[in-house]
Order: sequence, then structure tokens, then C-alpha cells
Amino acid sequence: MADTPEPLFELLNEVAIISQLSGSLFEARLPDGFLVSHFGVLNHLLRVNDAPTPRTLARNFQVPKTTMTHTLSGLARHGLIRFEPNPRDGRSKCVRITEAGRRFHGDAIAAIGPDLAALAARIDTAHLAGTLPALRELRAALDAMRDV
Amino acid sequence: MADTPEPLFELLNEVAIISQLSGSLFEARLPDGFLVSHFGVLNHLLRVNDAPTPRTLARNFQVPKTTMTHTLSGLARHGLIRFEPNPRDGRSKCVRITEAGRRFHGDAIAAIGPDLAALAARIDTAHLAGTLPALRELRAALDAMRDV
DNA sequence: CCATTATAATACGATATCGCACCATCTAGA
DNA sequence: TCTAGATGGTGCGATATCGTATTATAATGG
Repeated sequence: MADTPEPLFELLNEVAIISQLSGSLFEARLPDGFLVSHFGVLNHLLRVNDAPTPRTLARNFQVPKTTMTHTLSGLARHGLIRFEPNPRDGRSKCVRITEAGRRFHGDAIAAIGPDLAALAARIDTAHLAGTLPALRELRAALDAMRDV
Repeated sequence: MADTPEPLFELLNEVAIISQLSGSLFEARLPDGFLVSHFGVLNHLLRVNDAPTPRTLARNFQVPKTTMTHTLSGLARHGLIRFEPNPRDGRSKCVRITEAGRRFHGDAIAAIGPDLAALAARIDTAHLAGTLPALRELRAALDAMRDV
């Protein structure tokens, strides 16, 4: 199964381009002052349905702690997340999404709806949906490989 | 063919995560001071085998002109690209990859080789390779939708 | 228990990304 | 031909991202 990695590089290249283009599109639809990084954190918090620490989040996203600190402070400033004491570690805190954060997340997805519809009209979505399991496998593998 | 966009959003989500994780991995292997954005430009220049203008590059990547100006100046400073006058537009210039840039590109890919091999060992690469045509279609559609 | 080492979060400064404004050049239309 | 509007690239400043250093706290081992 371990084959020449070149096709893998090419695939990751495609992924990077797709991510860049779709991210720019999405970000243009977010309210002023918000970035994909903000949405990404909210999305993750909803997905895991938990209140992870900044450290855990930084790891999950593979960004430096200071980057995550800054991103979270922006979200907190807008009331989209709140910080709670971490009962297991006095140095730490837990990040919880607020009701406003949930609404923000829903609104952001709604705002990109028309663009996605336009995109779906241009492609074979059924064909593309077939790629989802493989992409999930790839993500899981990358998750397993990341710095702890 | 135009279906509910929700699965599309989910797929783009997976793509964004994969891109973030693989990008961090790749960037860790680049020489100090270099970012994925630098490599991306070199990769693109090799791919199109042409000397596009900064404006065209900024469009292709869907980043602001000033961002591209800054990225290109970094590449030029290291001799990985050079600027040539644009014979068709006195306001503009053409960006050409240098021999050093080609070598840099090759070295960067070689440097990520072991990681890709390790990744390939964890996944069904044949299954994943099957996703490439669909991803290319998606990229082409996004390319068609982008701001001109 | 205590000393050493490790770790979580943040202050701070450097650089990357971004938007606004500007100037030189180009394009389009009267 | 000329003028108004548009465009390419960059200066400049604001913010996002990043790395170093710091402090408080936790973990580990003798």
C-alpha cells in the first residue's frame, strides 16, 4: 500500500489550491473583521461538542499557541466564546462556544449557501461526494501524524 | 445535479482541515524563513511554465495584490524569481522563476518525501488517487467562480 | 517532601497578510 | 485627440501569525 508518494503530493497540492480558493470565497461572506480561522474554531467547538483548552485547540489546528491565543481573544471579544476555569489544571482554561457563537456559525453557513449552490451547479456533486470517505481517511492519518 | 449544498460544505471543511495539517507539515520541512506561500508561487510558475504578472498571480491565488507583492519580494530577495519588464504594459512586470528557484522547488519536494511516505503507509493511496479527477473538477469550478 | 524539569497561557516584538491611498500607465468613449 | 475612468504595483499602517521569553502551575523522580 505504501506507494511512490508523488501522486500524494499532487493530491495535497490540489487540496491546498481548493482550500485557498474556497476559503477566500467563504471569508468574503463572513461579517467584517472575521476570518476563516475564527469560523474554524467555532466549527471545531461545535463538532467536538466540548470545552477544550487553548493548548488542545492549537494542537488540533497545528498552529502556535500564541496564534490560538490571539484568535480566541477575538472570538471572546465578540462574545462568540467564553472562557471557563479548567478544573484539572490551574494554568489553563476551557473554551466554550456561546449561544451567540452558535448563531454566528449557522449564519455563516447560510451566507455561503448561494455560492455553494452555484458551485454545485458546475460539478458532479455525486461524484465528489464519493471522495468524502477517502478524504476523511486522509485527514485521520494526518491527525495521527501531527505533533502532539 | 445541483443538490443540497450541505455535503459540499462538509467536503470543503475536510479539505480545509487537510490543507491546514499538510501545510503545517510541509512548512516545517521548508528552509527557515520560507512559507507555503513561497513554495506555492514557485510551484505555480513551474506548472504554467510562463512568466505571469504579479496581478495575474494574485488573482490565481485569490490573495490581495499587496500580499502577492510582499511574497514575490521575498522570493526575489532570495534569487528564486526575477522580474522582467512586461513588454505589453508599462505599469507591470513579469515574474520568472530562476534556476535557483527550480532547485529550491525540487529540494522542497524531496524534503517532504519521508513524511509523505509515512503518510502513504497509513492510508489506501489507490483509493485516494481515485479522488483526484473529482478534486480537479472541483478546483476548475472554483477557478471559474473566482473574482477575475 | 523537595528540587528539577516540563508545560499552559500570555507579553512582546518581528514578519506576513491585508486594505487604503497613491502614482504611472492603460483603456474607452466622445 | 483628449479626457475620464480603470488598472498594476507599491508605500504605509493595522491586524494576524509567529517565535522568544516569562510566570505560574504541574509532573516527575530521588
